[in-house]
Amino acid sequence: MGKTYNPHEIETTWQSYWEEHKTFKVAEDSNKEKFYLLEMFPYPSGRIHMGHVRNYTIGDVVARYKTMKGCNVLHPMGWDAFGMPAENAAIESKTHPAQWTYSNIDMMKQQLKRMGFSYDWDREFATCDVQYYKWEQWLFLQMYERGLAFRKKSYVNWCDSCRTVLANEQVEGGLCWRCKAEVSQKELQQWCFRITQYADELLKSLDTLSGWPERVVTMQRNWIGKSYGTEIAFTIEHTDEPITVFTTRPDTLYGATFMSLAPENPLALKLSEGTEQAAAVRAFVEKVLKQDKTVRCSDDLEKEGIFTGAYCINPVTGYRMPIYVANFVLMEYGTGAVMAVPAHDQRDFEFAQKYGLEIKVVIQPEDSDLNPATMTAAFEDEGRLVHSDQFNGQKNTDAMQAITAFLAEQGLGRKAVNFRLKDWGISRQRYWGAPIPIIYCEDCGTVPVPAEQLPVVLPEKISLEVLGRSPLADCAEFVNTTCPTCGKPAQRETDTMDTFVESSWYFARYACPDYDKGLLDGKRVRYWMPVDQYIGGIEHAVMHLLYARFFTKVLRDLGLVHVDEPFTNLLTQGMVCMETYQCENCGWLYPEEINQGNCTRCERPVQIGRTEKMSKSTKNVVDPEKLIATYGADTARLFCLFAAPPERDLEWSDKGVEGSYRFLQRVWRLVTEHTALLNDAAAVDWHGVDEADVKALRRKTHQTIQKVTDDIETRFHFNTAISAVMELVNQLYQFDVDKDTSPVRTAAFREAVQAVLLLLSPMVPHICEELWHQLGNTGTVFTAAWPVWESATARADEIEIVIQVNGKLRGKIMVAADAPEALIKEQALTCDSIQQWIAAKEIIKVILVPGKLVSIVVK
RNA sequence: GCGAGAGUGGCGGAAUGGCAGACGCACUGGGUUUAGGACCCAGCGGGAAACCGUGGGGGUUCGAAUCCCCCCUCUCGCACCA
Repeated sequence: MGKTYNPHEIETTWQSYWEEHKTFKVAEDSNKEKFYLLEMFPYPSGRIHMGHVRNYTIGDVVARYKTMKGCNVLHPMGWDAFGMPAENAAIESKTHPAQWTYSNIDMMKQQLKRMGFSYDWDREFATCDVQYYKWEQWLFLQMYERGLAFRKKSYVNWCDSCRTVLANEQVEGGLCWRCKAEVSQKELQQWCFRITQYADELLKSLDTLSGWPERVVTMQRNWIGKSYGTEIAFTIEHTDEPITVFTTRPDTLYGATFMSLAPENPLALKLSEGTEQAAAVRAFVEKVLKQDKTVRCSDDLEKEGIFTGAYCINPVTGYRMPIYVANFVLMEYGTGAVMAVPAHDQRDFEFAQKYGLEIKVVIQPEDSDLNPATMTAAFEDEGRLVHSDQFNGQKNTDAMQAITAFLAEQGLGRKAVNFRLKDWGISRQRYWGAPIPIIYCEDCGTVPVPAEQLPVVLPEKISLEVLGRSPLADCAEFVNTTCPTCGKPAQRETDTMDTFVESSWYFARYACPDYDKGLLDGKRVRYWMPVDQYIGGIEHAVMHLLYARFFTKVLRDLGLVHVDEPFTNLLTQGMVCMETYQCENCGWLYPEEINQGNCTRCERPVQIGRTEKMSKSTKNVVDPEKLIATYGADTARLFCLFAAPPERDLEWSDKGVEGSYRFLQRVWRLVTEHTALLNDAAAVDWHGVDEADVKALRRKTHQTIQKVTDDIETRFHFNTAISAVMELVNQLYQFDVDKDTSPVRTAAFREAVQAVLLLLSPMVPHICEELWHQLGNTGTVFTAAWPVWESATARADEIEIVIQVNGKLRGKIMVAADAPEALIKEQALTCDSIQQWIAAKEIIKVILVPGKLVSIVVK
């Protein structure tokens, strides 16, 4: 009898072994196929949560599997360490963000090590390390030189709770992505990255990302939002100044009867200046700008506007179009001005009705006749042009081209594309981030910090009392400097960079984290990049994943990387959730304790709670620490892999965890109760072995190897891989290994047990490592070769063939695996169990699906 | 509103044109045990049966959870995009 399964002892033993032997350290090796596996690095919030456990377990399985398959696997880990939680926590607990961050890193690193992940810890870095952000500042300067980093004043998203600016990608439904507070618009000077310069390429090369989930590609495509249309200039009456609009419907130009401006459009105030409208327009604009994004963009917000007092002229009809300011016009899309065609745009229609503006039909449907006086809604479908001079009678889809061409000829407009994507505002008015390396000099203006003066180090002594400006602004030693150009006193930029900047290039830095001569070591980067498999949450579909793609293209154009795209394959794993049920009598229940809405214990109806994402904000959180303390890391890993396929949400179940633990004990006993016998097993010649149960076991072993390999390699379906191994283990329990002392019997048993350990080792490495060694193997299971299946052994001699009559299952026969088609058909037709179904009937067709079934069609 | 994905036992989930419900959880019975737990074995969609069953309805096919059309529900993303 072997000793009992003690996960803690085994796990700490092997974790120390791996650490001492630097088992997971990698270096470039041109003789091996490289494989770069990366999971999205964590923010050091304090402790790891179940989402981390799941994400990193999935990654670890792939890393270990690829290593066993002979690849040179890069599997690094680090910390996305700048950011506001550190600053907020520091203010609250009167510590320093750096101290808070680094102590969290220590804590979480211990937790990750306790999970037994196969990271090359020698490559670890935190993005708040000076050596890291120094190169980021250097990159900023390169981008500044090329016009990719620039400063501009504009309306930006402002989160009053975080007291900082947010990029468009960081506003979710009008709320701050981080704190869920309402976002308002504020006019600010800030630094931007010209991501729009790469808009076309970012869109086009989405097509090359065949290893990405379609969902993410679509989200990015929509986010970039390229639309084709026409730019048209309308001259403002009594001036030479034009208002330019972007429209995707140039075919409706003859029906444009007024102009709508976004409240943010500077023309709004300018045009009304000096008119009797001025005060009213100003009041309206102020009212709209004060509204937060949720209110302003809500569905049921009434369309409102105000006349500016000015007119512009429709270039093709000469119509005198009143210029309005309208609350539904967006400054950030197109030009912030819209030509309004009430007959053919529902919003304009409603607006025109409200303010008594003319509705002019210029497109008629084929089957009816629109009358502006009786229309109840805009007509937005296809039709033929009317009231449109030489374009009358054309199909509107053709007229789009024709009118655009006409405008171009007359110098009144041109073909244009418009992107929804906006430049990335990166200034953040907070302390805990990478300083922007810019100096402002009264004489020389904006001066970049010379590269040799980098890094611009964050000052340590700082007051973090935040008042809507960067705390750095109140730190005299930081702000006051001398101009690098003229040497006179000058001031530093005090905003810091968005933390998404750090995560936009960290993946490349892992190739050469120690490199001190530049941002990246070309040689090593060339070996490791791109990331072959990236794994992380879907929540980064347009933020991080878009920025990282942008940076990769910038780095490429700077000659620093050789790839166009950073991540060849992307796996987006689902969230960890917990469904909550409550019985008034028995308290909290698990899903398996409920039968048709009733509590299985007391039969009373239960209250069903929401399925909630496990996060700090909900109370029903499972702490991985406790899970490990109770069952060990292997059980935690196994449960995460077994309960659901990776891309789906994982529903937590305490009972499911127990089941995982039970399976590991079952594996443990299988080996430890037969150690002596297993160690006696010798290599045998399998030729001529014909004991049925031995053959069956070997068949199952090889079938399992094939199934598990396929599930991991092509689909990441670890749940079905595990269930396949469970089946093999069940069969091993049924196998009577002590029936006789035949060497073939023990050899088949050992072969199967070894397969179990090898196949499970990427998923539950500790227990497999321990048992692997108890079987007398040396070295680590991590570097043992992945087992190979023999198709001849996996193939059955006899197979079951299902017989269908008119599509219904009517019988089954056993046939030799290599039986000829005609014989199988004949056996099917003569088989007793189906006679009653085919007798006295005309057989029309007999279909054979090799290895599966015979389908008989009768009449 | 637009786009994407999903809907299968009491529960998590298998099966992607070929035996629906693998594997696990829960449950039931048996074995073992002084007893309980643990463990081992068996059963486990509905129905007495014929049969009926993969959100609902239609279609293609010898054969549909799987493919096509319509509808319903849920989740996610975008959303006054001119």
